[in-house]
Amino acid sequence: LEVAARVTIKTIAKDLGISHMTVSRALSNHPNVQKETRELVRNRATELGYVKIAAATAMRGDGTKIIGLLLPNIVNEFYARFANELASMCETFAFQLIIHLTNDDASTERKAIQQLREVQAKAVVVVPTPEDPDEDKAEPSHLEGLQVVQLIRQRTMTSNDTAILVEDAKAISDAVEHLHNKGHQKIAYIGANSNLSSGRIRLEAFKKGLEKCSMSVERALIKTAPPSFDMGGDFARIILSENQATAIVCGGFEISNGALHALLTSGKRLGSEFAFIGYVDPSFYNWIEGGISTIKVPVTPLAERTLEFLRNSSGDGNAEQVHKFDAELVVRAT
Amino acid sequence: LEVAARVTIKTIAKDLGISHMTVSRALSNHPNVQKETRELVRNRATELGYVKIAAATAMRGDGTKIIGLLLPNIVNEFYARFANELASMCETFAFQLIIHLTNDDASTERKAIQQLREVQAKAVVVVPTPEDPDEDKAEPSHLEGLQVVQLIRQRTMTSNDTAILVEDAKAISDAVEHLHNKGHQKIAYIGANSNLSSGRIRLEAFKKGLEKCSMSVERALIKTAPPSFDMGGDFARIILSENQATAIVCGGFEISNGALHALLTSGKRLGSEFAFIGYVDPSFYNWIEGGISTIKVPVTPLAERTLEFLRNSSGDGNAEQVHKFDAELVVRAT
DNA sequence: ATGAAAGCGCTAACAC
DNA sequence: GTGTTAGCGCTTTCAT
Repeated sequence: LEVAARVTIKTIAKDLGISHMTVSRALSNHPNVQKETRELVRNRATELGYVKIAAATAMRGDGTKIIGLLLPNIVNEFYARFANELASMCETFAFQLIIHLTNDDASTERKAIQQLREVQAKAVVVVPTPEDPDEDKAEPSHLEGLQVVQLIRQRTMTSNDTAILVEDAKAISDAVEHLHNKGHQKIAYIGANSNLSSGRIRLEAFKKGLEKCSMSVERALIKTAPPSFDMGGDFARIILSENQATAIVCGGFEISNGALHALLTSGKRLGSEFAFIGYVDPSFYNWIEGGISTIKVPVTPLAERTLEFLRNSSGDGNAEQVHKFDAELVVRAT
Repeated sequence: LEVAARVTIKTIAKDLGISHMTVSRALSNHPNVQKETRELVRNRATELGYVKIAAATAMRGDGTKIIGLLLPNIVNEFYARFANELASMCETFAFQLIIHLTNDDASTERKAIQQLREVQAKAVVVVPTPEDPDEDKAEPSHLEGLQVVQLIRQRTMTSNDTAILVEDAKAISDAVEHLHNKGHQKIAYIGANSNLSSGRIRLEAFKKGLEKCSMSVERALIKTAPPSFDMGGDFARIILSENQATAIVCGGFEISNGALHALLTSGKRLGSEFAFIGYVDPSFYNWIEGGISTIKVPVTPLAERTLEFLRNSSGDGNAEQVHKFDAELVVRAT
């Protein structure tokens, strides 16, 4: 059992009795190579199973094709769909997508970014972790010199970082108006607390919706906390038990699923007895209970804009930019 | 606006007036360094924002921490959950997980593997694409010398490749028995065709289930084709319209969702009028229609076994191994 | 059109 | 305990 040594351009060069430079040129389609030589080299290369070591070119400063993607998780259908679209596009451009799950933990995020710098990632797409108010913010995870796109949430990271955000204020406000028009007087809201920029914005939008309908803001109907499936379910059950609200609007993915689960298992009949408006549009929302109304977030445009950034991320002179894409209220049975 | 040159161990060495080797040793915790020197170096390194270029060590033959993961897609909740678990574990061991989506296309798979070899991935976890009977199988995508784990499906790829599979034959057969016991005489099956090893196995299991109940195999009740959401829905509708079967068993993820969707929108009431047994256990199956019965695939053990392989994949002397994990019939309302 | 030399950042193997 | 050298695989630069 003999271990075959790695096949490099020098191996091929020796094998063919020529200089390794000629091999290099032949393989990278440099014009200055005899046509026959080129053929010869290419054939021998595939025969020998030659693989061009990316590390070598990376070390010379030619960069990599590696893109980093930092997400809280990837089971959430929104993140999964975004990752899916982005990864598909990366396939087209021969980018390598390294996915790190931060679990919304700042320290995990830092480590992941560190590793991505070590492999010289071309750019990093990141859903920033929530700001921890207790944290020593003097250490902004040294990431100067990295191309960064912030997704969904925004936080000061680099001097100039691009952000790709969802503009959901109007859709949330629309949701409230819609419920009001259907006769609901007590509308509850479950959302993220103010540690998340998105949490603050969505709550404001909810209040603005109430205002538009000349409804008063009742603190008892507004539930905020760090977002999670369980938190959504807990609050939904509390709202049901308090028996005041006749409708719930959700301001977060996990929250929406948690609340929906609680409602489905509560015995209440969605639509007729109790109104529900979810967040993001998982495919099954359209199948069940005659269709779950929801605030739909545009995944494809987000992914496309992200890719566009990645393709242009060679020149690092991108000025700070913020791109927003509109969410949309989708009214269905509930 | 000046561009800071890259900080390397030599930068630090010059800065401190010492040899770059001492810096290297200090940073990699080599014992032969004065304690004070080590401190000095470490401090200066963080001050300067030093990043250890992974490409350099990789080129020396020290390997990488890169793991490749090839999946058909990542929106399917089974794949998403597997990726999520594996990625989480990778975070713990500082592995870098590169995800490639093959979309079940052989050529995409080949390109992805090629790229992973270029970055010298430590190992590759792959859900093999279906075998294309038309394809020239003389080109088994040269991947000798790569550590490969095959997931879910099995195909001859390397001389010795480990496979981590789901043993679902018993669960499928159980599903048939269960339906039979509940009085169903005409049980339909929708599954992948024989291009997929898993497709063949599952169909056999279905037939074995019928046999156990002394029911005859009726070709009209068995629908197979390349698996997809639409295919599942189409066949489900056909089965309903033919009006023979009183129950459906699904043998595939996408298929299950497609068929379920078709059923939910058909007006049939699941459970009472028509029995349905899905495949894989997406979280929402438990919420709706009083609970969708399903064949549950054990994600966590699969991921854990995979990680175990990855951790041991330094020594390449792993003999060919096949690990199987049992799927389980979960009986709920439908 | 082809070849030789140098160097990217790092560490094992030697000096000292 | 510290420094010097060499070399991983590749391409840019400068000969020829």
